[in-house]
Amino acid sequence: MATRPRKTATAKTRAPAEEPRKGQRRLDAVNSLRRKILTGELPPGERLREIALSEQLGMSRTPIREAFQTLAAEGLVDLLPNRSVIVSVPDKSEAADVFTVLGALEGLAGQLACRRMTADQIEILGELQDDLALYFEKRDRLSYLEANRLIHEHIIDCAGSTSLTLVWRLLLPRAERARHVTTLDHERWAEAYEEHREIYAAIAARDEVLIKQLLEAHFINGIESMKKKEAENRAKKRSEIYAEVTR
Amino acid sequence: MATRPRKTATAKTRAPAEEPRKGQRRLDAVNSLRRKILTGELPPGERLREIALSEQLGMSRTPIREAFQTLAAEGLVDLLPNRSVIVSVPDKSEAADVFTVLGALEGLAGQLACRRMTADQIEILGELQDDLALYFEKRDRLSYLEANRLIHEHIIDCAGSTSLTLVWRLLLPRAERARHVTTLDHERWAEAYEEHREIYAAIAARDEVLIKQLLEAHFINGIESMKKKEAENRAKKRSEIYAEVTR
DNA sequence: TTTTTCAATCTTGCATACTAAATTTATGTG
DNA sequence: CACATAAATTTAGTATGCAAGATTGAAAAA
Repeated sequence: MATRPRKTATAKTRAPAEEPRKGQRRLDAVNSLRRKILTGELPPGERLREIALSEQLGMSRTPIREAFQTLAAEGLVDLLPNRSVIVSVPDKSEAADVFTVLGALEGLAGQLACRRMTADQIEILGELQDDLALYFEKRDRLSYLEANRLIHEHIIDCAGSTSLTLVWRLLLPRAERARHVTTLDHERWAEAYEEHREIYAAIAARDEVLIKQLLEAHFINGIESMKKKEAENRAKKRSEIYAEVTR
Repeated sequence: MATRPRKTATAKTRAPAEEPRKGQRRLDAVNSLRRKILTGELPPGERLREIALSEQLGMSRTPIREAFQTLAAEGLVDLLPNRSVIVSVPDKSEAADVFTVLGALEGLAGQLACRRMTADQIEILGELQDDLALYFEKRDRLSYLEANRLIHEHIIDCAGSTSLTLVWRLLLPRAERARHVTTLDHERWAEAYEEHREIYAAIAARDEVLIKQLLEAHFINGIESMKKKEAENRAKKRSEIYAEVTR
């Protein structure tokens, strides 16, 4: 909600949760459970028993139950009355689904950002874009993805819309879970990087029509790439089964 | 004090129908608090003291604290560590803000619905549209608004996107709070009704380009009308002050 | 054997108890 | 009187206790 008045670049987006708070076990529970769900350590359909979790996380059931409410709002777990909370089962098309919505949201964000972002914010975006370039050159995939996330977060930030930020943040965990399935191949990586260069250029020029097109296309292209990859995997699996049978 | 009361002894004496609701006090708390916030009974900035609320709602602090997590996800309250939960203060531009985001979401929803909705779903939309027409003719504003909400909900439904449904539902309470400020004048009402006729025609024809334009415009027009109204109110207030001074 | 019943057990939902942090009030100091 | 400081009070955060609903599994019936 607070639009940052100073150029606190990337640090601010990561800093607040870093130190080990003694209080706020509820937040520990939220973060811990969310991570476990996103990494698949807690697989879809898993029953989350409060007592077991409380022993595992070293706290009582109370903060865990409160964490469940947050995770339920994010759509990561389902709450059934008098029954154990379960990790929600992502639809098989969830990845495409969540990226489609994110595309629409970021398209709007880009549009708003073009109208509202300050010179400082454009400068920060430039720095983030430089980071992205660096990591792409070095083929540092993990750092690249982190820089990528920061850029998208920054654009949302620059849009200066409370509601947009609210729903974007809510959707992010689902996107992370969806992304977990996807493996970026180099072809798509290069393509996406090129798209990011165009996105930066458009936003720096405050071309709100172009930025919307570019951002929406950025996500659609990602989805298409995922689908292609998926089709390839299915084909590969089929041929493996065939090889097995005819061996 | 008996620690082990018999189960069956007094059970018959209570009529099952008159019991308000035994389980799920948490949901009662969520609904009750949300309604109070939306109606302004709990004004923005109000401190929500757990003990006071628990007495007021006839339950302990536990379900209320759990409800806070849900309301926080909806952006209706802010959680500050070791400090009272407060009703979030809507930005003065929150109404425009939330409708802007809803416009983008429903634009996408319309697009997806054009591709995916079944003949049955189109038929239902037609019935809802008929209701809307009826209430418009009768100038029944409250029923009209309800029918209006059902139509938008149905379109979201027809899009068949889990993520879209998730974020749309999350945003609804904020939209309701924003709408609380707005008073639909007759000019805008007629205009909006006409837009709904076009929206229905476009979706029935599965024209996904048109439907997106119409839905986005529908929200933008609503925002413009709100802004105009607001400007008028400000002008009126100014002239009242002037009248006061010169009296 | 398979199916049904029912009681023992487990798990959730809520209330209450306790601890620690924040706020308020009282007190001291210049 | 203004201001700082400490004690008292209030309030949030967490743990624990208990009853009601769900689950399980063994015995009884088919």
